[in-house]
Amino acid sequence: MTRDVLHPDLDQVGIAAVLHGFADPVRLHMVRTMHELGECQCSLVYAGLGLSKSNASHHFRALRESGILRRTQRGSQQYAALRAEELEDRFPGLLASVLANIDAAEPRASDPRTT
Amino acid sequence: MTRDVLHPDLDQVGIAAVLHGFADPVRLHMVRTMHELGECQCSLVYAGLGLSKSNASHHFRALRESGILRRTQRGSQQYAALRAEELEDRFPGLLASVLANIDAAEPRASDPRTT
DNA sequence: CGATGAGTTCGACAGTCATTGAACCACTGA
DNA sequence: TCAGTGGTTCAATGACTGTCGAACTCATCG
Repeated sequence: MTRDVLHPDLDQVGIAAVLHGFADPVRLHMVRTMHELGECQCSLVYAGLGLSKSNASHHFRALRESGILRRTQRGSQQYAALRAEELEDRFPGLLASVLANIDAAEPRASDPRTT
Repeated sequence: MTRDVLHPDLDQVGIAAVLHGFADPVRLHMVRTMHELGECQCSLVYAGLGLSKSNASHHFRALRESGILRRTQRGSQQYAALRAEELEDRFPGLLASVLANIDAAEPRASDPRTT
């Protein structure tokens, strides 16, 4: 299609692959950011996380290829958005529980302010 | 404690680590098996999956160190059990959604026999 | 004691992954 | 047309991972 950017059919993606997509702190941050912002420009995501462009591109691809997000080109920029509904359809509850728990992501339970 | 088998406090485990623990087809199989069997002897798990002992031991350790299961020694055998309640406590919904979707694990949607 | 069964550990090997920096490409705006 | 911006690709590197087989530990049973 547009270039070689392929967005796999979620039916072709196993849960192991999706979990692998999520199983990285950087990508979890990206996921959270995109969940908060909705569809947004890629640079917004990685600029806010202090990622190098190439590294960000790498992780965007990982997320895309594991079916977690969709990229679209608008004008000269790339936009990215979680494939939330499709994921919910294929793996019910998974994205929700990941999103719900990202905030508990870091081993910070010794933090007393967790009220 | 017993040997150097450490079972991390789940509060010290980030969601990325847990997701990483789950993000492997072999380990997902093990998780499913243990979910079905409840606490069970390790050999039951890996014998049923055709894993070599050393490989199984490797994955058991991965699961244990990411807080997904607990091992106990009874007599001369090792038993393993999911830390289901603790996980639910720390990452609500996560284990449930993983378990619920393991059956959709393999990219087999194009399989016509899925009736 | 010796043998057996259950599991762990070790060394090795191949494959994957995250990260970086530089080069590159495509589009926009002057 | 030239410069700048947004993003991708490439090559390289170090780290980690999954798998295997062989050696090892440790408790139990004869």
